[in-house]
Amino acid sequence: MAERGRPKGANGEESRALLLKVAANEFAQNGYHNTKVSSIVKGANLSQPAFYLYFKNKEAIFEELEDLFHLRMIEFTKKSRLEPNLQLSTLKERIVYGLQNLLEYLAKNPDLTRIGFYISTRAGELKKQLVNEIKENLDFEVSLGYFRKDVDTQMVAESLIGMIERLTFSQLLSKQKEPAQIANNIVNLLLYGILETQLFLGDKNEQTW
Amino acid sequence: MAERGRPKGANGEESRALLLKVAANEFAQNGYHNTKVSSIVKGANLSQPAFYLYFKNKEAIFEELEDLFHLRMIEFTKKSRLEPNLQLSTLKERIVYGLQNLLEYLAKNPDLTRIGFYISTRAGELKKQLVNEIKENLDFEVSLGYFRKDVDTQMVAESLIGMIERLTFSQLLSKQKEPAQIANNIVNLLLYGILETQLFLGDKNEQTW
Amino acid sequence: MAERGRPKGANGEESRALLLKVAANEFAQNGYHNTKVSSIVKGANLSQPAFYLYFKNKEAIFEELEDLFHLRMIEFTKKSRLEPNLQLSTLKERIVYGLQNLLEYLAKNPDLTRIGFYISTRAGELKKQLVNEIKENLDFEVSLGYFRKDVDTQMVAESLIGMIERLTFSQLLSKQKEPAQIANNIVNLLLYGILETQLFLGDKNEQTW
Amino acid sequence: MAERGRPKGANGEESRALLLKVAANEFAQNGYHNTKVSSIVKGANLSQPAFYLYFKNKEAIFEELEDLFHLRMIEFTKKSRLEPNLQLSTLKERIVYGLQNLLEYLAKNPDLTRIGFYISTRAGELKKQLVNEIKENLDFEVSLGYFRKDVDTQMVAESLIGMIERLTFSQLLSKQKEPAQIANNIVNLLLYGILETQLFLGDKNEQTW
DNA sequence: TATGAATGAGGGTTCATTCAT
DNA sequence: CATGAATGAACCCTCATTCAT
Repeated sequence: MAERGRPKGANGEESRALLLKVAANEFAQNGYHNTKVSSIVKGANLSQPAFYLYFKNKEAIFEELEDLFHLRMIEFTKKSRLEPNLQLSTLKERIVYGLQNLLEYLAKNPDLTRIGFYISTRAGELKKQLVNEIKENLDFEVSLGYFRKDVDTQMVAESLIGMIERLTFSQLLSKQKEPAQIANNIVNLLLYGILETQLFLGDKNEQTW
Repeated sequence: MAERGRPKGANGEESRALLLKVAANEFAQNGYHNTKVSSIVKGANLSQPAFYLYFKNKEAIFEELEDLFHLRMIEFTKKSRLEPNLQLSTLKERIVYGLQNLLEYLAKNPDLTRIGFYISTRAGELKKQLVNEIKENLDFEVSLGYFRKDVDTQMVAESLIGMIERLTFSQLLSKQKEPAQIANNIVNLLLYGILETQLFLGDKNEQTW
Repeated sequence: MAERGRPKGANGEESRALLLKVAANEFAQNGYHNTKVSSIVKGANLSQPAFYLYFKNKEAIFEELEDLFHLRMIEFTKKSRLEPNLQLSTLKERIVYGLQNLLEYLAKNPDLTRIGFYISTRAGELKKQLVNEIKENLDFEVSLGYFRKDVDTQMVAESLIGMIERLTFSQLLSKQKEPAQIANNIVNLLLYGILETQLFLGDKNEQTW
Repeated sequence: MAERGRPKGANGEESRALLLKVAANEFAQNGYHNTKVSSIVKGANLSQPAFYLYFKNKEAIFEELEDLFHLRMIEFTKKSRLEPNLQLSTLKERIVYGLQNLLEYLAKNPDLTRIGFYISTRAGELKKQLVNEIKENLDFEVSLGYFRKDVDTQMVAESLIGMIERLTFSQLLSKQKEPAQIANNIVNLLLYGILETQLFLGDKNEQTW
């Protein structure tokens, strides 16, 4: 075992990882400015100078957490692009699947999620990137005939991110709903809308996006 | 003009209002902690003690801004409940109208918006209230036969707030789109979804929310 | 009447007197540093600049109160010197009388008393003066044969002041005892001591001051 | 010496003790409000933040000094209760002894004394406690037959504290008299009073406390 | 790898006092 | 006689960061 006979934290990697974990929690709970280096090290049972052994400064540890989340999010988004020749039934399934995967990651990493989506100053930048990625996916998918050609894919992408963000905090992180449920709800809403079908059928020709 | 030749603070109300305005801008730009009382008063051409003539402390001025936004948002939400006996055409128009009004307020008050939606620690609380209000509206509107009975109104309300929030920052405040456009887009997405109609018609019976 | 039809405080003397009264109370209650000019004027229903119409600054109003007390104390002390050819019975009565007068003044002016005895930085100086005055009285009175020649009049004077000061706060201002009672007690103690007479009689020759 | 060549604060306990010492001096000299944390740390050759390493705030260091004095005073008072079966000669000796001990402590700790007796807002409270303690002692001692049964022990206790307080400042701390002298004087005054014996003998039956 | 001790820099707040009317 | 509005000057305190060991 790593800690056999060693003074506490004698393994640098462990101390570093611990600091990251504690920091993530503190940042997520209290925000950047209300998280003090002193409280991070206290949570990790280390002294303040030890902190600077592993991180250049407070900003650096925060950025490391930001980046971690950032990269994962981009990955998930890239993997969500739909393949050609899907049936409608599998289509929806496929979309839900990608979204559910993402939400499961978020649910498993609530601190990172809060940091990356809410607290980071670069949250806006991240969301913009995700939106771009999704928009490109959508454009491609529209060209595959999955979605209407008259939708503004940019707007849809933004909307999707907005929904994910909101539902993540209100339903997912608060454990009110499961990833699967949320994914399903989002997809249904996005695909079909909420209009009463009767009305819809009578009106369908009039809409212009 | 009233203040021509007047010593800079001869009218207390003006000084107060100016401080509020400058503070809103600073908070919106730099967040709560990076906004210093010293920079607020500098922006208002006043000395630091003058600040404390009008506000108990830094927190108080921030809360005043929060509350301002808070109240307006609740108002807008309450006014958006749909009346009975609307035609489909007017129905959509009516929804867009309410949303557009809201977005126009946000566009005219970008600082307040950024504070109330992003920066305030109470942003989460506000959004929760808005969601509740909207959910109740939706429940009522579903009972009027406007929307499908099988939608989870809570989720729709959350989604709507998420979309508004996101589009406000990425499209509205950055002046990439007009309130009217954004309102239209949101409503279309929400009412009809994005699914290619062909597919939809063939599939409509299978969906389960 | 002074205030008939006049705007509040239109009479400068009244405003001044009111400020003094309020200030005395605040200083007595809270000390010098915890008494703010702002709270004095608030108590007198005046504005801050008005304060400076009547007093050079915060120190000045405090000194005025100090001086008032100072002068009265000196007066009382001077008047307490005993006349020659008193009988023992009248002697004690006479001493009690002077002391009681003083205590009655203190009881009637609790704020001033607290300020002059406790709060004033010049309290030490005042007490020293009182002690000197009393010591001279005692020297004279010893020469009249009223008191033992072997007493250290300086020490007795100091002791007397200490007793007065202490009993004033603990018994007089807290209204636990009347001036007359306190005066009597002090005088008895000072004149006769507390030793059990039996012991005293057997021992009287041994004492050396 | 332990600190030769050592960086100035290598030993935290030393820094803390130094701060306490300097603070005691400053508080005693200038009072609470006129003592700035900045001047305390300057006197200890430390930076301001170092102060907060050892004390929660300015109030805390002051309270620590208050408490120190408080406890010692209570101790001395408790130890001064007279044992049964003392001869008159030893009785007086014994009283003087207790008092002298106390005064010697005060003389050796002039700063603490000034703080605890004069400057502390809790000085009144402390004196009240001391008085109570002494009164109980006196009641007991009266029951042992040492003192007259007709004395008001409360008043005597108050008087004793007043005398001690006064003589401490005017004679002891200013080094005009030694603890022994002062103790003797107080005890003589308290036991025998100052009345000329001739008069006293002729009058003794008339007095009523 | 680790820390006890210390600090530079800066921020929020208060208060006595004054200006202009 | 009176004040609404404003400020200079300080002071307490916090925090990220570093030195010396």
